[in-house]
Amino acid sequence: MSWPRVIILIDADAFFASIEQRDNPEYRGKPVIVGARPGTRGVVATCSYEARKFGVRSAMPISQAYRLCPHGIYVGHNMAKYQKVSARMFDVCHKFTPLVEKVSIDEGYLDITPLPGKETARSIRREIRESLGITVTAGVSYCRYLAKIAAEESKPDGLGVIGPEDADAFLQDLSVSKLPGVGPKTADSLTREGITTVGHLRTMPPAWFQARFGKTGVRMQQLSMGIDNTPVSPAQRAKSISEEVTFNEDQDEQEFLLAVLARLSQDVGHRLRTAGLRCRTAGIKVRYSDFSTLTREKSLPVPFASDAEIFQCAKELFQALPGSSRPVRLLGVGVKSLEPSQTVQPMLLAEEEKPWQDVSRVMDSLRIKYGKKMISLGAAIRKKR
DNA sequence: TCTGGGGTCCTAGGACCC
DNA sequence: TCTGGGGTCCTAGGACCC
Repeated sequence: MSWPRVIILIDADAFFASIEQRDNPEYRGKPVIVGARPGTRGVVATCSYEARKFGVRSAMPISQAYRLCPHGIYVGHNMAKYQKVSARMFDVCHKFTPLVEKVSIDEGYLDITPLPGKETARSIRREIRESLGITVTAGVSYCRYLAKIAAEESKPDGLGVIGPEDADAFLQDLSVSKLPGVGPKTADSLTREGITTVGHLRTMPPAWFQARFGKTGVRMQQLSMGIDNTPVSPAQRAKSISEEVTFNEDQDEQEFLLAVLARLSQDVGHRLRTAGLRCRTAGIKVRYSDFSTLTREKSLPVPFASDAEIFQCAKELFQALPGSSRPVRLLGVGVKSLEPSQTVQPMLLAEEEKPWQDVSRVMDSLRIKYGKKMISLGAAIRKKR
């Protein structure tokens, strides 16, 4: 059987933890947990395979990780460093094809058609290991999701191949929860109908998929049959930008919460402008002590990008919420409906926005030069109690 | 024992328009 | 007595992914 396409998924093994082990020889062979500090409300970002032996996993609350592995080495993350390693990893990928799609800091798809999959993957793995000192696992297949699953089955430091002739047999006993788009809720719902394997799933009639899961169902059926025509498409523009923070203790003081919204608005605004974008919609996210979460958003007729305007929206939305004294666990600010800033004609800008544009521009240059704590909106500054 | 932060996509109802 | 129909925008929430 021929390969319609040759797709490789490259996935770095325990990325952040491996980099820390590479840079700190005393960490090697030991359980390293990268993420929040124990005693905080954070979670594990990544942990070394040594830590996984104790049951520690990504996204696990750090308090739970600490209970499972109290003698582990807990380190805060150094994103700037990881970004640099990531960039070099993708540089290696680009030597083999321009069709590289980065899906996260440590993972990307390559369409290397018509090169030989296994040999190419082997070369990429070797080059990354030799030049960066970290290992990656590769999955090779004729479509994206099977390349992904092939890699998952081969971690760590492995190379998995699923050819067109292997797909049917491979999918027969595969758990439905391994299919992309089938998360805990969907898997539960399928299990309640007695469907746990892809082999069983694909005996269901097309109308059932559509009726049961809508658009997602149609995709699910395709995947169950080994069909995935999603192309590997390099660099797409961001559709939203957001920042959020979880407090170590719930907060109910309005002045403090508004100051946090101002700070988040500035951080979002700064990212928006440095990306050369404007937005038409700004919103907030509020999570209360009981973990219930609200989102509110607001669209304006004219695109905007200043910190002050983003904050103005955030503040209005926040103050319009019911139950203003409920203790808050998390606050977030985000923007969407993004467009390049040069497409907006200056004449269309509201008169009152122009001064804010200048203020934002000056603030951005100061922040780039001296760091983000250098300057901020008055509303973001609050005296320590 | 609790549950981060940054995203994407889908759904669904109401407004509004032709 | 019966209340169109389709398209798009806006908003809120939820599932999912890394």
